[in-house]
Amino acid sequence: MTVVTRFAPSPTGFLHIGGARTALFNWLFARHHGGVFRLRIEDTDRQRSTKEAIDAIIDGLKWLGLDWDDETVFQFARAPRHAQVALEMLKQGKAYYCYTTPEELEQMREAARAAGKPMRYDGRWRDRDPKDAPPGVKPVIRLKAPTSGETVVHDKVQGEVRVSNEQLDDMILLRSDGNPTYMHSVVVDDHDMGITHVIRGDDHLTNTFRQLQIYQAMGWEPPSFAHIPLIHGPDGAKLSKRHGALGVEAYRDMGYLPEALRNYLLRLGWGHGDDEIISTEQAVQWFDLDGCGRAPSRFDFAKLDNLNGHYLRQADDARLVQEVALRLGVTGDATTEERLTIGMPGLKARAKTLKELADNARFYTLKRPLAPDDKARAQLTAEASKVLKELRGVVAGSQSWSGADLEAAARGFAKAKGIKLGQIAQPLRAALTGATTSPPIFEVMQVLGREETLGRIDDVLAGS
RNA sequence: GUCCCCAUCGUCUAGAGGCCCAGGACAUCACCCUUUCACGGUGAAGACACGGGUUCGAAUCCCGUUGGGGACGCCA
Repeated sequence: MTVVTRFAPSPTGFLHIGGARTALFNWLFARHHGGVFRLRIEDTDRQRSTKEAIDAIIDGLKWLGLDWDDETVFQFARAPRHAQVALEMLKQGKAYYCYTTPEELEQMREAARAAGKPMRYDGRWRDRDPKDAPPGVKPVIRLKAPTSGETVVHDKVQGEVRVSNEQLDDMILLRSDGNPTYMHSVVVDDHDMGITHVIRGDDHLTNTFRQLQIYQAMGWEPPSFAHIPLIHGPDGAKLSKRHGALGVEAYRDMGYLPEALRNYLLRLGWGHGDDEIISTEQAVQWFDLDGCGRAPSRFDFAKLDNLNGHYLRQADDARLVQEVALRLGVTGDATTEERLTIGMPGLKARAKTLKELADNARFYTLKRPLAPDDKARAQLTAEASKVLKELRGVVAGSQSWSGADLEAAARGFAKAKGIKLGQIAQPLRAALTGATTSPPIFEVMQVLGREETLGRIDDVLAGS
């Protein structure tokens, strides 16, 4: 049997981090089994669904590198099919019209809460003749759920979970306006789309009982279920769009690499022994539901940063140059891009994110004269200027402008003067980068080139 | 309130009765490397929530307590 999984977000917000992980797990599971991964947009909430959200979700998935198979299914377009199934259940006596008003339901809930009972619909129209229907009330269609026994979910992650049917009430399948409810649409769509494995957030575990009852009523074979624990914020509270969680595009903007986010998300709630750095190819090979944990995990930026730093150092320089140029607004500037290209190895070892990388690379793109920051300015004492001036003389006529030769020259100069290399390097760094930290300074000189280097030194000498 | 789920270092996790006075990673601290900052290397500190069982033996099984989370909509 071919494995078919799906990701079914509702387009009422961006693709948040929890959704991204759910998508990743579904994608990984499908790819691991050589199966099919499908996308279904659950846009039945016409009020809150937006085109922007749909685009954001699709862009987010693409950016993460999660490709899906077949046509994207839009749930709202299938409303007639959902209604058809509800009517079918009605005909078979598995469902019934209910004329209870929202006000009555509210009273029911109040009473239940006061009595310490579970809040549920009392089934007052279950066996009543629709002829008794009050005039002017449009009915909903409710499932005639079993009143005794229990419903059991054989969950691939959570194990066997059971609940007494007395806890469940007759849920609404079709609203009074004829539109299907989420519970109903999901079941019909998963069935029609041939979904074999439903991998989703833990928050749907208790919904599964009710969905199972629909499968039973229709005599359909239910898919396998796997409920993965939710991702929480650093404070332990649920991390979801309703709590202002960030969309994946925010992570992109913060400068995280998709492969780093994928690796991080994979390790949140899933493990493979002591392995931490896991390539996507490796993940496809290893992924299984057994590796999923059952406890919720907290989102930790420090670890994401570390992983991102790893993938940054691993990343192709040309790709990084483009990313940095884009962030610095110097795309297409040949001289600058060349500097970035030569300087990238030294730059990328020092950054955790693309944002940081761009910030650190900025001094390569700046036009003279530089505006040193406060710490750099403090380095540029009168004493330092004297050293710089002498060093300029030593270096200006140098045959080679390679980092190694420049360093050798500087070391020789320091030795002759009886000073430490740092006493030369730091003022030089301040002059050339306008900062107190940077890639190795002789490498910086090489990247900048003779003319620019001497120019930046002269700027400082002229200013003091 | 009712029901459901969960519980190992600060965080992510390994651990599926003896291999564990609990391993790895991130973060933290120290040292090394070093022209700065990083990277890298070495090391330190740091956890089985609590209480009962079961067993020759429990982080691992059972029960309870506590704590956390989730679901209870004509939202998804």
